[in-house]
Amino acid sequence: MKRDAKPTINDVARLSGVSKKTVSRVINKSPLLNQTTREKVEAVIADLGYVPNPQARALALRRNFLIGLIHDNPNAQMVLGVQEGILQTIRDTEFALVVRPVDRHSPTLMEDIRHFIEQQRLYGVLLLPPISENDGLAEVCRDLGCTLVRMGSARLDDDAHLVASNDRQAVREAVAWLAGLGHKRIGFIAGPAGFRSAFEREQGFIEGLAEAGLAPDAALAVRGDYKFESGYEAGQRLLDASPRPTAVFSSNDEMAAGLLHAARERGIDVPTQLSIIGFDDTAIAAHIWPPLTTVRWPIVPMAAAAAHKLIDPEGAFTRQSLFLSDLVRRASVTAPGSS
Amino acid sequence: MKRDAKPTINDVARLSGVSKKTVSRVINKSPLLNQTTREKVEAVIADLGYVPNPQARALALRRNFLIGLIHDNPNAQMVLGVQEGILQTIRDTEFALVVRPVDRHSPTLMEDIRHFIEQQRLYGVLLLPPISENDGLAEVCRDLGCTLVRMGSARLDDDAHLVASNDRQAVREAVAWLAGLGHKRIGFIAGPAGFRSAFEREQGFIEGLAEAGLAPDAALAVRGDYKFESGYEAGQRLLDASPRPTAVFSSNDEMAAGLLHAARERGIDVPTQLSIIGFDDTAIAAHIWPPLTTVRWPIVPMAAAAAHKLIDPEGAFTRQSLFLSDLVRRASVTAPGSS
DNA sequence: TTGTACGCGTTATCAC
DNA sequence: GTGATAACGCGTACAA
Repeated sequence: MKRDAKPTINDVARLSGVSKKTVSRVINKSPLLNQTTREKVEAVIADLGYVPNPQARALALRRNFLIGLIHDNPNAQMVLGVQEGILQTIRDTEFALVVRPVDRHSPTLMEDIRHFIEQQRLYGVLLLPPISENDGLAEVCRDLGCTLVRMGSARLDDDAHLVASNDRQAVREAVAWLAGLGHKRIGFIAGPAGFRSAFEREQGFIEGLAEAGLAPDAALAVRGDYKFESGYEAGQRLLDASPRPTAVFSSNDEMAAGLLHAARERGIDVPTQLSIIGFDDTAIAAHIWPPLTTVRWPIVPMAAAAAHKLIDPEGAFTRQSLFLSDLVRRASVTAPGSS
Repeated sequence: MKRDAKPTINDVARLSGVSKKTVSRVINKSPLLNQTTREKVEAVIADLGYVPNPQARALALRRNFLIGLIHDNPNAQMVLGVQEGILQTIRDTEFALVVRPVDRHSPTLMEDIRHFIEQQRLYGVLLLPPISENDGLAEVCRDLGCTLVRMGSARLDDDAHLVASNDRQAVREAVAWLAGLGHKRIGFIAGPAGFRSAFEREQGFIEGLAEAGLAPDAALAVRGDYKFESGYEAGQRLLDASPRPTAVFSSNDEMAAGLLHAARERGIDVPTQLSIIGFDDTAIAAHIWPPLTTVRWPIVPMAAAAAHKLIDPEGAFTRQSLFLSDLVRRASVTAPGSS
């Protein structure tokens, strides 16, 4: 009972006494088919355990059923969430997911990606931030006749080629919440210049302050690079300010963890003396002490939507493009002076 | 200059005035070829930017150049590290990496995976723990004529089909180190029963104690499930023990973080009153306070080696199978009573 | 509604 | 060394 030789469409055709075109019609669910013929063929297919060969299909159709995930260096959880979302969509389809981590700073980045897409004849690619912000890259993909969907934190592209989180609004709401709790001196740790997400979060912060009627204070805004260390260093500066901020919004969780560390070293209690909000809801957020209030964007549904746009370009415009993030409220925030 | 129609082997053959079989020989580096012919063809290939179509190749060769990564739900960083390692190996080859997250508890797991392998005609698959421990699954893969390499924390298979970390030895050494620092009462948080990694780490702990001449104490060993919460609960039990352990080895970082949390709640200082060692060196480890001493296994090189075994079954036996882990020493450990 | 003949881009066979 | 020609498994004109 070895399946050394997998059954082909010809086997199915022969055993069911029809032509292979008919079998092909059954497989592709052609509407104009005699019901009894269809059932007969389907029975043989089930009996043989026949599975169409995607390579042959790809060859004949001149397009492949692989969708590529190209990403640089966002956090691991995000990449995995994206993979899960894509898989939810392509499960039970003939598509498969092929991944390609790249180095944003590689001088051969463009060539690498072009080669990857050409070589694998990808059906479509999903670009993750931050490289999704690279318009030149997007052009390369399109040039290659490869559908493209970008994930990002702002409207990087038209709705058919984009799935975005509304970072700006999320931060605005977070700041509004802090202000509503009574915080008047709210610090900010920005992400690295050049990242769209960093920019959006910064704008959201500024807008949030304005809406709350609070004046921005240059002494309470420090730029980091999304890494723990930079959050720690930002903490040194922010916590030296006088008067000290009673709350700080950090543009991501890692920097928030660094800030928390700096606060602890100075004996500043979180949250009673300092409230902290992060962004991303990475694994760290829930596992530090106190657990970090943070903004969580719905990665899995976003990726699932992106994959839909990828495999069904027709319906791409009608699918949801903009996703709102939730504020996950944990113990790192309280009203000021609530010791 | 649109590349709507990608150049095929026929174009190359025509333009260089040879047959396509000759071009094929050039591509496949056949040794019996006139040097001048080869150069001529290579020039045309470069000029045209010709890239062989992997689908056609796959069809003709009756095997695909996709290697599958099947994993359940280990931590995100591990999966990503594995992906990076595989990519290091297959970069500049014609292979691509296709990923498949699965649910270990799904009743259709076997069928799903069988279908995945058959449908994509995978060249080989890499199984990650914990599903790599499932021998039935391995059999399915082999049945399908698909090369298989398993990653794990013990010798699950023969060297040609295995890449493993030596968890047992790593834990033994960690315990030896604690004992060397003067710890006599060392607690243990085990991983969930049924996981090979949990078993190996537990054995390592027991052996380590024995080597240090310490007697195992049932009151100081608690079983968790690799999650934060269970570490916290284990902490409640361990820290109620009297006398209290002066050090605890946790079978992974998340549980160690939970333990740390429990210690903090009771006002037990880490590391002066309690030393903690974790396992895995996840992102959490470096970002909690105090930074966690932990065991790091070389995921990326392991995955790279695994990929080599996959794409070159001939050389599989000669490649390294067993990898040793490092103890990453951070602030969560000190000698007992060193307040 | 179903079948025939051919093409998709590559490799393998076996001649020359 | 090199080149016709036939696979590989499936889809599509076009015909029946």
